[in-house]
Amino acid sequence: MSDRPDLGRGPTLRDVALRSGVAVSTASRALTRPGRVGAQTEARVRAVAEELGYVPSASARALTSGRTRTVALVVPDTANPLFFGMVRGVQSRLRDAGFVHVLADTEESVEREEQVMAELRGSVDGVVLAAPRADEASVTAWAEEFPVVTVNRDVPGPRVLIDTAGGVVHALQHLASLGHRRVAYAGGPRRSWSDRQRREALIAAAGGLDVELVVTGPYVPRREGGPAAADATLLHGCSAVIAFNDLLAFGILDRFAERGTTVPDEVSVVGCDDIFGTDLVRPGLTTVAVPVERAGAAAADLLLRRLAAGARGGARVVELPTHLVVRGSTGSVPR
Amino acid sequence: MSDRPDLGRGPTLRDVALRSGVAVSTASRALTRPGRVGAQTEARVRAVAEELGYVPSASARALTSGRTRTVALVVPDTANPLFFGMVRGVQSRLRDAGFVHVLADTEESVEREEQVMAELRGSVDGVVLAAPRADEASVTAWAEEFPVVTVNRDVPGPRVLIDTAGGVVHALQHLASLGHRRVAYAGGPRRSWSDRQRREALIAAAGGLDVELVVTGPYVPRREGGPAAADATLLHGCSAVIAFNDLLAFGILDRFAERGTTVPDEVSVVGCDDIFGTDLVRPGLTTVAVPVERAGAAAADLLLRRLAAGARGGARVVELPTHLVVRGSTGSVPR
DNA sequence: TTGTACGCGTTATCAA
DNA sequence: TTGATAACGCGTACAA
Repeated sequence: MSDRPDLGRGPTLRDVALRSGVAVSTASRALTRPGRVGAQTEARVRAVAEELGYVPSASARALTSGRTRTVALVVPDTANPLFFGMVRGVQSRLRDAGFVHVLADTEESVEREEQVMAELRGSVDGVVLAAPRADEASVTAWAEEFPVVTVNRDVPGPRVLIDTAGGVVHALQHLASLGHRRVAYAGGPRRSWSDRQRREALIAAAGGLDVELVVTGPYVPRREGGPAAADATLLHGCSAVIAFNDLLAFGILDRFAERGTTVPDEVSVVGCDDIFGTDLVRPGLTTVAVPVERAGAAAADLLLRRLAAGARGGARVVELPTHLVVRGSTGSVPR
Repeated sequence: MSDRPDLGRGPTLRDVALRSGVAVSTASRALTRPGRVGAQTEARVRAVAEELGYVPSASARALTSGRTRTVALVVPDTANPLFFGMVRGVQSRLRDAGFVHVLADTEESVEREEQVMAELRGSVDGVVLAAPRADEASVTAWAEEFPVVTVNRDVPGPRVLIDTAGGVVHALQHLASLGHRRVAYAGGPRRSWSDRQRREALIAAAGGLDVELVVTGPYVPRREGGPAAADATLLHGCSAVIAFNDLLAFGILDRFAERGTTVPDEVSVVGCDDIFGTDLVRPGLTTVAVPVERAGAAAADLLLRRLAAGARGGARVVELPTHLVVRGSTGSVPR
């Protein structure tokens, strides 16, 4: 039935103008600037647009305005439930502001990250860059070239930082108060800023708490990394382990169950992030709750502000606190 | 330091051409059609482009080519882990084909869905529409206007269908073989095609298996919906319940644990989807495994093929099988 | 092989 | 209030 070759995506403003008997400029105004045009002209144009099923071309708009009203969210691993909360946070804010968002996965690879950032520069107004793995120099360079807000990476420019360092210290205090004197930290990716923060904070805090901290790893921050971390914990004679993240902690719990090592009676386990599933396991996982959705929303806000203000948005920093969620996986030291 | 007002996004092709001492068209060819230009000219242009950090404008490209190289994935609820896998499946295929993808959440609302689809028409080449909630008429209309591939909705046009109906029947057979004679189906959203498929398949199969099927619900397909479903199961004297999805099943397990009703000794529970977490709960959740990532990939393939072939892509249908994963939440009928 | 000129759909500027 | 016209950045006929 349709005589157009399908890919010519619908009627254009010109069609609407023609059919309304007005000029394209008038049609444009009627649709985008209510009030700047004769009342009945506007009504007619709107009616025709509706009738024709007119949808403005985002590309053409972007071309004239210089802005695409699109921002990208770049994460290291879309399979990690941690980032889904972030996606939601970013999305909700963006949607309210009339923006679209694209999602990019860098697969924990620095090369992919650089490639993705380069491509994005030509197609979006800005980027929320979560837990970047690239050099500080690269990240800084990107941020100078176009609007970038980082999450969980302390580089110059607007950024959202989550104080998981403080959170894991609370976890360590919690363990110390339960009598643990030898605690393992099962580390995550070496390129992860978060990992370094957590590790260093734990090392610094251990002395004052009269706790010996044993750093193990790095482990892949997924469930598959857990078994090795569990075994290393026992090998080093630790009575508790703090895992880089919850996925790793799940794997640790798997391995302990498999070995017949009971949690928390024989060993305590603490995770980090409080992702989906922490209250599904038995015992429930004690973990450092990270407000990812808020972080995503905050990052989106920062980016939107930056876009509205041009380069003069300043380099605002939002710091979000964490809190320890105590469930069943931690208990008194075995004796 | 930078003297440009920040939002003029980088150098244009014109800048590259000027600095290379060639015409824009030549620069264009040098960068997009390797070989169609003098070898050293090409080298020079490429070098200059590199030096300037030139990135082509996606908007301008889209305007001339008519294609944005962007497709959208529209899902009812981004918080549902079920869709995580689908996102990954879609994304991996799209990335390989050089496409970008945007994610849209319709929040289980028909209105949002219609709004989103209308907006998308002007900004993407096509859409993967997962589990649409709108009328068949609306979905059909969209599919006629621009390339749409649906997942889990049996409407005309290219589509991916997952045979969860077959899966839940297997689950029912499994329960029947364990001696269950009265089984509840805790239903999902009334507008969900999947729900209807599952419900009707179960009703049809129950007779032949000598099982009485009690349909309860609808419940919100999230963990919060579970408690009511659990109570209804017991109220109706059923010894087993098949939940519309795993999230609902998790909530059902919560409630049974709270009531002190042991699973599977007193009551068996079956979920659907096999999302993240089904092997985290204890006992592990017996569930119908849905190949979401494959579904996403298949949908992306269908869409890419459609885009490559114009309207003549035909309405290919991909049907994906499911399988029953038996874990600890199902057992013999109590006596 | 390379350059010129036009068009894609929209918004902004300037006249009328 | 409305209309004509010039951009925006790129691809691509067509001409040289």
